[in-house]
Amino acid sequence: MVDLRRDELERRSRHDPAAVESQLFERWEAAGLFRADPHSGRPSYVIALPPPNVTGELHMGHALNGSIQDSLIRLARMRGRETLWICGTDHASIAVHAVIEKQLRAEGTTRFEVGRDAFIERVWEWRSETGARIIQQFKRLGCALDYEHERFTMDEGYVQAVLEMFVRLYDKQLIYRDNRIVNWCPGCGSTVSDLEVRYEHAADALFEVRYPIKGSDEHITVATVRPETILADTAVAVHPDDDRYRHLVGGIAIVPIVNREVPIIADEYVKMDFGTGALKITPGHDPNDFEIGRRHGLSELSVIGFDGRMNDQAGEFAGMAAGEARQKVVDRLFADGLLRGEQPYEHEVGHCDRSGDRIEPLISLQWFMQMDELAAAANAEVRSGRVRFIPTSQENTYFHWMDNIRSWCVSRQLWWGHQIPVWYCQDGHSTAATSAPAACGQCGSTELERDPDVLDTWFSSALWPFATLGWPEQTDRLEAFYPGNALVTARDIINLWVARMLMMGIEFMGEIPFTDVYITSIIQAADGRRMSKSLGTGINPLDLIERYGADATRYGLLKMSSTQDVRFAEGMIDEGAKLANKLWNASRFVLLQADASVEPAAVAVRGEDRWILSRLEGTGAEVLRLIDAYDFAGAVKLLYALIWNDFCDWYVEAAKSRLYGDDDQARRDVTATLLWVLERILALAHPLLPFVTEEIWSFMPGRSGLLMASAMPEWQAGMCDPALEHAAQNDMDVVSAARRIANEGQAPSVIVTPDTLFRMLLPKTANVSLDVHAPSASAAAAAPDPELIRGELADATAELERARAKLANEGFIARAPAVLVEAERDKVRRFEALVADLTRRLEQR
RNA sequence: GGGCGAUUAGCUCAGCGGGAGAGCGCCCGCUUCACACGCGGGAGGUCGCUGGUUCGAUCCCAGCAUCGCCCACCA
Repeated sequence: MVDLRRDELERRSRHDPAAVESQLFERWEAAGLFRADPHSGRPSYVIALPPPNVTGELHMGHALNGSIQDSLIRLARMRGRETLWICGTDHASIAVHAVIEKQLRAEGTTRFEVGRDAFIERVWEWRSETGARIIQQFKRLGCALDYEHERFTMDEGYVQAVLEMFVRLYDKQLIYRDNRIVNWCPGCGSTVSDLEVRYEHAADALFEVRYPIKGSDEHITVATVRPETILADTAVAVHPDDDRYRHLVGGIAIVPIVNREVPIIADEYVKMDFGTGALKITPGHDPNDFEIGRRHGLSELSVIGFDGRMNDQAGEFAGMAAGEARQKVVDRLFADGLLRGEQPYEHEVGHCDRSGDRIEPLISLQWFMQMDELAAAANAEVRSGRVRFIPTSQENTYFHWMDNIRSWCVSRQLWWGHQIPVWYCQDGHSTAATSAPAACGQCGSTELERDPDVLDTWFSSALWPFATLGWPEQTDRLEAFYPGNALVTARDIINLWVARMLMMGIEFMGEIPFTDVYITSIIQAADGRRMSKSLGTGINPLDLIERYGADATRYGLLKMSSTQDVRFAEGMIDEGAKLANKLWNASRFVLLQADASVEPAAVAVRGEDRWILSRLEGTGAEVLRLIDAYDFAGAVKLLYALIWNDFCDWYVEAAKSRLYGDDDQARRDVTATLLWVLERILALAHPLLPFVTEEIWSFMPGRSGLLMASAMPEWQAGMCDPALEHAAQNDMDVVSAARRIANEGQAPSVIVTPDTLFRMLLPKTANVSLDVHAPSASAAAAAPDPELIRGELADATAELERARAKLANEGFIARAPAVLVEAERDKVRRFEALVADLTRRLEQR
């Protein structure tokens, strides 16, 4: 059995992720390691996965999030926490709705033709396919999610939670219905929230239009980019301090074309230095004008309908698209001699984030949520530091939004989503309830009709951290796993999602849902553009996993996640693949050297042993510190240096002289240390590179069980470091201590020294030799055949020459840790002795 | 308009007060018994620009330029 595994090790000279990763994942799953036990009594560590939309494939952002969260989760588990990573997907109301509507259009039909029930049924089919695919992709990445409790924001229990939340907020009068101006997307046929409006540059024209003054020959000239809304004007406004117009305030202006008499009002909103200083007020079609209108009690007229076309109120323009009407209105103004000027005007215009259509601000009867009290409570938690953003600078985004928060329009004229739990009777009374009420709460009428609208997707997302645990039921899981610890997401949904989870967590659970909000980088395409499917700049993480392996993909993504925007660099994934292979092969070497009777142990007999142990402990402590500080790029970089440079380049190479030497005890000692170091490296690397480490672990002699379930070792930074020890004993700093050791002429086996320290010590160590691969002295000496001796001698002489060439190269010596240079001196001496011995034997023959 | 961030080797990025670095790419040499996804050697940077602070600045401060992202109700 053991021999079979040796054979396997010898055979597999290359790490092949595709051949092992899926089996390893199955072993973790079979061992139940993704589950969390609410009754274990151990302190918990909980992260809720930002639920991906069931719109399609996993993208690079998900893969990055997944890599980060999985590292945190695995580390927490190894540290003994009861660890839960909440798993699930989001119904993504408007986004999925748009996908299905597009499909229907392609089939030559519409949702209205197929009907609500058939439409919803179709969405569920879509969701069962995509949802499963997305979860499968997380598995390929190695994510230790709690797959058994996968949730969906539209599953039965979740729907109840959403309705419960709505009704409670309704009862507190934080949710109310009102006729207000909203962002209307004609393409979606629905309202969208402020955060779903994207501003795009538009080259329009700014028109100056003369409004006659009643009872006067005067005119007042306003500037507008939307002449078609003139038809809905209900006032003209000027600044109260504007001397040019002061005499007109209180007068009546006559709206062109419709000849409506409207008041001239004074409002401080108007900028005196913009346009003409006079502003036409159209409460029905402009959010600012709406506010001004409400302040002054103006009537609210609408001339543009929900279809984006001019309505019956628009007279001769009725039926035209707004853009078409604009030109016609301008023509008419020109004909009437009321168009005073026109100039090119560039500005930002709101477009729907989903459909790309131009947003039409319209007055509409919608459900709103009062946000200011909720926001104040959430802000207090961030201001006090109980909730912290990493990096801190991202708090600006949060506060900027929260400090200026406005009511949230939560109703959407869509079918896919949580239908608003409000029933209306014939008299228009509203009754909110978590299930269909028998009668109107006010008049007792039994003829009730449910509000057809659904809720904004983010309404349900806001409850994710506790609705997934069973809320509003008081479940064991809710008790054990709320509040959670960290939230990992990108900054584009800080306000859409993070802020709202904080508010709802406080409101419904009385406690913040997490303390750490880690804002990840956003990975751009290699050319610097945004990575998106529509631009064709997206890269499927699954392709990377297939080509490089999951460890490599995770490594690369973590390494890229340093600044807030980073360009995708496939080279970093490749680096990860090479590191995994390097670790595999170094491990293979160590394991194949290992005698079954040798136990891993830190046997610090020589300088290089002390050196590697020190590097290991110091790096281990630092890597964990960096992960705890959410510096994954830094952690991965250090791990790379530890594995490749310290362990493989130096220690394994230095160990060879003992492994291939005559001294049996020395061989056993160094093997024990190699195993010890390897084992600890595997544990350290596991949260970051779970697959390859678990695979190697399965070959460790005398280690049963899974690495994933093993304990993370304690790390003792400073172990085996004479400089540190000296510094501690003599109460001095490390650099001074190291300098003193060197000055005293001792072997400067300085361990955790920075590079500068090595340089400082170089003059004392530059004249020594380096390790070379000496042939076994005993083997050569025992060889009776002169030809064999001649061959060995030739090899040995060549090696010696190479060694001397290296020694002549200062650059090479500068790169070698001083301690290793020093420690290898005697070895080279032995090597020279070997050449002399072989020469003598040859002469004797 | 406001906020955040970036500008360091051909490329992607670390470094952030005294030595300019990594990976990839490039050049030279190696089928050295863990690894050619490797080993050894090497070329290649006035650290965006201008000032300031400092004994000393890629690193701190100010301004400018270019790029990116987020937020934003001047018609």
